Amino acid sequence: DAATARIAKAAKVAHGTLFTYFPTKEALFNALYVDIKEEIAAHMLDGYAKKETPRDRLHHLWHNYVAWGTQAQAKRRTMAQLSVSSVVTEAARTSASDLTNTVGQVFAACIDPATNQTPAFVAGAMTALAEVTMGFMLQPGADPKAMAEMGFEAFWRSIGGH
Amino acid sequence: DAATARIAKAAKVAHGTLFTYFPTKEALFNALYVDIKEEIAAHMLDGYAKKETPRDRLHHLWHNYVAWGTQAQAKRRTMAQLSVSSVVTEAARTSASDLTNTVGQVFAACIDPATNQTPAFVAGAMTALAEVTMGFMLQPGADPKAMAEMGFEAFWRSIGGH
Amino acid sequence: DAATARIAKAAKVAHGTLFTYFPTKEALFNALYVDIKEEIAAHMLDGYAKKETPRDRLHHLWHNYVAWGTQAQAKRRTMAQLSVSSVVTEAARTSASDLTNTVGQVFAACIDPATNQTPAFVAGAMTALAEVTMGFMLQPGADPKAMAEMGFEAFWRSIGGH
Amino acid sequence: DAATARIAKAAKVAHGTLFTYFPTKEALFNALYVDIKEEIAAHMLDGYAKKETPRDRLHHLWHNYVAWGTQAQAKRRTMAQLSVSSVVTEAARTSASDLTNTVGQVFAACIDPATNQTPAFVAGAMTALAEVTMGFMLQPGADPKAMAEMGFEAFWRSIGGH
DNA sequence: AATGAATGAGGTTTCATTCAT
DNA sequence: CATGAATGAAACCTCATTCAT
Repeated sequence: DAATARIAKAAKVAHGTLFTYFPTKEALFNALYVDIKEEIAAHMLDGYAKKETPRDRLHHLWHNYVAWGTQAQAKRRTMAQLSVSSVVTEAARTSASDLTNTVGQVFAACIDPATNQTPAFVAGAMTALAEVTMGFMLQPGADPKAMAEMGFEAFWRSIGGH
Repeated sequence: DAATARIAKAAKVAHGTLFTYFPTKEALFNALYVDIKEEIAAHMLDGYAKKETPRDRLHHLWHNYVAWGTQAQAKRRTMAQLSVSSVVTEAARTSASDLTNTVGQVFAACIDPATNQTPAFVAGAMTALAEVTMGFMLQPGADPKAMAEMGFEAFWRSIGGH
Repeated sequence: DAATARIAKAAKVAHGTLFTYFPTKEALFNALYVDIKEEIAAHMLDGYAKKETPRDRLHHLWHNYVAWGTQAQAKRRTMAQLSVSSVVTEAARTSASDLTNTVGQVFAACIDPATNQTPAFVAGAMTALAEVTMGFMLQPGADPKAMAEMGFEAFWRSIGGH
Repeated sequence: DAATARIAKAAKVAHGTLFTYFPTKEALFNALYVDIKEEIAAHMLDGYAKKETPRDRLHHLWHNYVAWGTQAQAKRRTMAQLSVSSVVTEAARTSASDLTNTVGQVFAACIDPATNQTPAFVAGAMTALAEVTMGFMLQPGADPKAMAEMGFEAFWRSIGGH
């Protein structure tokens, strides 16, 4: 349900204008993917202070992430679909910026060597577990705060934290 | 990239024949979703024996799952896209069969009460972590067996196992 | 909205069975056209007695016709569509039976020579005016009996009756 | 026999262009219905002068109508089919313009109170009788002028004229 | 004779993209 | 650079007809 005509309307520009900024729809989607990725990284780092313990640091990232995801549901859904879509290129997927690099460094610094996990795996695990957690946070009758905390504990344990 | 015409061709039936079995493309996708879900449950339970320890049981399910997923990559990809698609109805998502129920019971029986996790969360966490794990298993140069094992350990810890 | 599959279902026969009775859909429609034409003629003549005056005779035909048409609305609608359709052949349109011939003879016998009208024209005029009349008879709030009578008077005058 | 592809071809526009002007085929048919209705009203009123007697006025409308109908046979046929079609909405059927209103006023002004006929009935009767008349006018060997005149006399009598 | 699954041509509609303004 | 009408390929779906049973 993402015809370029509707995208243009939502963006309040003329249909044709889209194509002066993005040569094709695929290019637009790739740009959108990178954009949301940045937005997520920015949100995760918001209010971040280095001095905290590893657990506190990841706790910070986790909560900022699920806070963003449960509020910006449309974007979260878009990201979920783009992530499994074939239109997003490898280049977009591996694109890095200062923000995403910083997030990666936090993961790298918090790894428990005993688990043999890589920063990339930790990042993937966090995104995946957060996604599952958000699904349950948003269910009617759920206690979002408790769910978020429970999800974090699962993530924290999964990467070897005690 | 799933035009009904191409689906029909791949299924070696005439285009119109598709619509004698499924009233709409959406119905076909829902049926496919339920079908793959069944297939996954069947693969997970293959060779399963009750007497094992909880860890052994989940280990069995996990390894059967990633074995299926790394071999049936097209189906795995299809499932990933269907899972985030809006065409799959709530009814299809919550559809249950003997096989899927059995899998759910295994999860329920292996839960650590201290984590407050539900069987549904455990199932979701396993699928999510397995998905991430499979991504790394399939990367060129990776050691799939070691990755699978590492992923399982992460999952096992995430649900409170020691 | 008349797919052969739906026609067969309504007739409570298998879809394919239709084509053992009618070689094509067009043939079926032509047969239906002739059939309804017969049915109309039969209804018009029902209770008909020769001895009446010309006006009484036409009055009889008219009222029997609008009685049929206002009750069998689906058939009336079907006939209206078939009449302007290109699938009904000239042969079907000019097909004659004992019943339709008898109706034609009544018209012929009631013609006012001063008007130069032919029996065919009188028949057409009656059908046309009756159709208009039935439309008004069926409008909510209408007095069907009075409308039918008013319509007959119009028809009777149109063919030169006093 | 009115596929949108053929309509577009006849209109010398691309197939898709049709749908920038009309959201659906039904909308196109409704617009066409209203358009032809207008055209008929315009033709009927062409050369119309108020001062004439009621009979002269109706004579004018009648002859202009059958003149249009016997020349624009395709449109006439289209109108006949649209009139009995279920795709034409009530809104389109009851749509009114200055032209159609004017025609209605002429009918209203020519009504014989003794007949209890309404302007709508008179309009319907005229259209119906004119349709029948045109059928005979166009038959091979017919004298169109005489038929048109004979038809008008029938109509004129039907509404109570002497 | 009756059946209904299978067929594929053809129907309507959507949509990414172009281009004259 | 911005616009939006025009385009036609391609999408989904319908349906009259066939034919093996």
